[in-house]
Amino acid sequence: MKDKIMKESIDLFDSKGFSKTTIQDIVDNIGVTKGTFYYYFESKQELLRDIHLSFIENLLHQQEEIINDKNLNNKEKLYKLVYIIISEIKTSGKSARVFNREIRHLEKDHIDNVNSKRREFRLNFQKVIDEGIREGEFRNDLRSDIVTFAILGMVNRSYSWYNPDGEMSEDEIVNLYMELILNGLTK
Amino acid sequence: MKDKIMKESIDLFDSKGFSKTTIQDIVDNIGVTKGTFYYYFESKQELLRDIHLSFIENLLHQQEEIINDKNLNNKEKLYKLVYIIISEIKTSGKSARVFNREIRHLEKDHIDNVNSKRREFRLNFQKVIDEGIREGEFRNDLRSDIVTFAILGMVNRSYSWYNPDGEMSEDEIVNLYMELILNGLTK
Amino acid sequence: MKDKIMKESIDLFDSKGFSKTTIQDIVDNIGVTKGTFYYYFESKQELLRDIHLSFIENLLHQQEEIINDKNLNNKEKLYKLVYIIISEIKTSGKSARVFNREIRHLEKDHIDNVNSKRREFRLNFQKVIDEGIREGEFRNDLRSDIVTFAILGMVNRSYSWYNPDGEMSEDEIVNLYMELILNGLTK
Amino acid sequence: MKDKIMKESIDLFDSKGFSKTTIQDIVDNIGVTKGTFYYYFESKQELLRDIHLSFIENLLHQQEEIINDKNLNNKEKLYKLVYIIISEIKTSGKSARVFNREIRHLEKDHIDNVNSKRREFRLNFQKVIDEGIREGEFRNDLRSDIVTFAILGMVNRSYSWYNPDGEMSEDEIVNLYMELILNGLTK
DNA sequence: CATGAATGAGCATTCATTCAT
DNA sequence: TATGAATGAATGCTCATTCAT
Repeated sequence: MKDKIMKESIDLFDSKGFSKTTIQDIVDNIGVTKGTFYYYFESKQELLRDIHLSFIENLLHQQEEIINDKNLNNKEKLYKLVYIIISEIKTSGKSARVFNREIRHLEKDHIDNVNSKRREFRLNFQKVIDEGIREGEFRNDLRSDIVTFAILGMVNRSYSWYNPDGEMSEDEIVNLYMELILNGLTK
Repeated sequence: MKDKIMKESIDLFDSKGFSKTTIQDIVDNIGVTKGTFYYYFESKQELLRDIHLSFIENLLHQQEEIINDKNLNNKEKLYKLVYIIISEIKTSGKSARVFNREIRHLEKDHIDNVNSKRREFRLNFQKVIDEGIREGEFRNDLRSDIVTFAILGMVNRSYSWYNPDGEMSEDEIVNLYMELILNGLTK
Repeated sequence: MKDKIMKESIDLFDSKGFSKTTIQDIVDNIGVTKGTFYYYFESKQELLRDIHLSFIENLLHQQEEIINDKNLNNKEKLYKLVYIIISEIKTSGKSARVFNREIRHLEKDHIDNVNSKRREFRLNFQKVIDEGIREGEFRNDLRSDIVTFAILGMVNRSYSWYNPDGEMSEDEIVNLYMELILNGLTK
Repeated sequence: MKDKIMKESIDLFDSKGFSKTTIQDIVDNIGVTKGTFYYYFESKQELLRDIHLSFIENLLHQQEEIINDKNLNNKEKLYKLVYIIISEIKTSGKSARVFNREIRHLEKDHIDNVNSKRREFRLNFQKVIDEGIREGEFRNDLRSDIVTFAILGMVNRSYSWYNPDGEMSEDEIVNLYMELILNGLTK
């Protein structure tokens, strides 16, 4: 039931937004009553936090595997890090959109854990950049923190326009991003 | 008074978010009453739309000047297009954040004009990329529409972390972005 | 201007009802501003009272002429009394509807005069019935007060269905009413 | 609780009128909170519609029994049809007043069903008149639709002056009405 | 005469949350 | 586990009215 509620909530948060979605909406779509919701969640905030945590924790697990893979150089790691974001958008577009859009509606008491994991996700990214600079794979004249913000901004934002059922496959998207990131636009 | 209300609203939408900001909050901070608000705006939605329109129209005007400047090649134009976004974040960070975050709270009846102008803004960007490809300034093996989404995602997102009072100037940011966009990360 | 306001108000009260009609509606339709309204009327209540007074006073004047006409017997007077009501509905249907419908929205401070004139109107009617009974024109086994209520209920209510542009003329309506009132339905 | 709310609302709509009665008034008089009201009714409009429906449906049921009674001729039916209106005013005067006065406050989305039933009520009335004409009980030189409007106007309007605790019983009222309707005022 | 800005009290409605059963 | 009735605080919005100009 808890999963059912989360799944339905993601659907509704995606289509109507967090603040326009009522607990009533959620339970109506499942066919239960509000009491049931409050048996599984203490509050709407807790639900939103759980959705965020579940999403970011999944990403972190995938990240870890890549980062710890000794067979990959940093360019390859970077490729794979980008890949998991796009892949997640493809397979769980709704979750990805909720994750990216509704973060602001998480309030004080429920945001700490989420924020620290988002931060961790970003720093993992940056670590690969730093490592690549040290290894001579990447140029060393650009601040890695800003580069990380730049790449994440670019890639994450795909949730807003990328249509998995459209003409571009996830591979094509990732390849284009990597070309741009690694070699730039100049002819 | 209308301007005063808009200014105060932007402040509050930035700090508390659109849905958590009440009309009462807004007028209390100005020292007038709710009636006054509704004398100048028909609804909270209209206010949000006006904020969006005012922001995007300003950007469009700046874009036009750059695009029509015959003395600039496309690399230079691209540079300047990126610059106005960062510059706007620096001088009107609150507006920029509201513009980027609260778009989802604009509902059916008030979104049309805003959406078409946002689209126009993006297509102007793409036009420069296309032109640069045609002129041989940019490589021709990357889809310009996706490249545009990529660059805009990267640059726009700066609102979320760029602190104008911090150690990096807007020039430095833009230069870093342009290096990455034009030449890439590879050593 | 005062007349213009009253005329427009009657239109709006007729179509939207008193409580749903705002002062703004009224002045918008005339092309002036609210200040103008309050220059001519102290309040919405006063406006409503003036509309009522003007309507009932007009009826009372017509009544008087008939009642004082020494050439008419009481059947003829009754006929004419009914006639003026229908005639008023025909020529000033909107006023008649407002007069009959919105009386309840007249509050304490503005109702006295109106009520006493409505009462006078009814009692004038009853006087003719009484006189007719005394003169032997009408049967004497029916209470004249209730008969008056009955006739007035029947005739006044015409405002709700009588369409002056329809197939029945006012004469035909009045004749039918008088037949019913005087001779009844029995074959 | 729903019944309690309806009952209290009828009281208040009768004494203060629909538009002057607030939801707060209603719930205060019952000793619950506004939330409770909206648990049972979607809107003030829905409440008003339910009040109307409940009143008219009750009348329709009573009508049906009379109309289908094969032991009654049309004069007798007419008598009984008038009787139920007066009887309803006597036992449920408040409902009757609300029903007759506040119909105009029912708006578009909530009026359809009510209007069609009011119409049905009137047409049932007319059917008896028509039948009586065909059977030779009533004269055939008066339009039955107008006669119906006339009788209903006369009888319904009793809500505005008939005091059930006064000197006249409902039988006396109905008898007077029937005398007038059937035999007229002429001596 | 007329305007337009401002008021303030009020109102219907919403909705997350509680809790006895 | 789940329900359904009830809460209460909040919220966007309305509108008759005032008043300085």
